[in-house]
Amino acid sequence: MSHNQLNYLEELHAAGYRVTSQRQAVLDAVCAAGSHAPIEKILLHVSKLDPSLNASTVYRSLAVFVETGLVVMAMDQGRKVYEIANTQPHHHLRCRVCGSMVTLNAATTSSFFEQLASSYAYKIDMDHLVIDGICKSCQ
Amino acid sequence: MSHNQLNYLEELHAAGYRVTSQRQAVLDAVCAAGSHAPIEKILLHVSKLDPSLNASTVYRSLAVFVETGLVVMAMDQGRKVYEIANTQPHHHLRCRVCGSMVTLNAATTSSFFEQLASSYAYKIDMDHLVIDGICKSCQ
DNA sequence: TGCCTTCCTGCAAGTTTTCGCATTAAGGAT
DNA sequence: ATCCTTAATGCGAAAACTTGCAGGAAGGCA
Repeated sequence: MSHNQLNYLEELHAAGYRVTSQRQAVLDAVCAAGSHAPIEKILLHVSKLDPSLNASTVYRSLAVFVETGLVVMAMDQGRKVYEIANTQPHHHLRCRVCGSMVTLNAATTSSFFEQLASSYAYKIDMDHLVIDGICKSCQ
Repeated sequence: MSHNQLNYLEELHAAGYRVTSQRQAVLDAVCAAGSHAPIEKILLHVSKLDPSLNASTVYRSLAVFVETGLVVMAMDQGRKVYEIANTQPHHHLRCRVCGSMVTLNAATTSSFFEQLASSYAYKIDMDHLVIDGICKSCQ
């Protein structure tokens, strides 16, 4: 979950966005909030780092980070969750009943994506898929 | 998009929910709104059917329908979209650039899901997946 | 360093979605 | 058909999220 902050901020800058103290704080908060963090968790961490930082700025910063690919947004049970973009995309199985999550083997998903890419002439660009199901113990 | 209303309402009842005129109107509106309908489209159709129907009732009805499986909710670009549950689940490829959507061949996805099911002892229960990518003409 | 342009932020207002509570009505039982 | 229990609705308020705008700061350039 930690991030090389300089590198990330350079990417921001390279994408034509300004590097501000607020954006740095939001990015730190996303890191601190861990994986699959819903907005309220991020807001909580932000307010620790800088209580004067306005919530609308947090929403706008997240939109910028998702736009530039620094942060990945996924949907978990109808809720948006955020996390720092890893070098490797990763995907999950989530149990509808108990909510537990399993991280999928990369080979399985990438062969599926490759198949889609060749069948449909699509360049698949999916960082973080959550597939619903029912786990063994809940079945 | 049409639905056998009686059948659907029986299912509601069987699940322990009451069948009300408001819920019938919301279900009709979901049908009328077509596939991948965002909430505002559903609200629009609802208000045509019954202008006095409160928006909070629409939200609550949709939650009940999703809960009972009468309606499928999916995420499209961070927005919730709804549609009447078909007998067959179906999945899409969506182009990040132009927004066009392709419906995936069922065989491709089901073999992927079967593989996941056997590898992880999960019962996959996914009605409506949207996979992002970039289509041929936008690449 | 200091200026200048333009983007970003905070604030306040607006919109969307959720929630609590009193009233109404569904549907089972008599 | 009527009563009774309790879930569902509508309303108002609150929470969550977005947007417009004026002031402030980032960062390019001299």
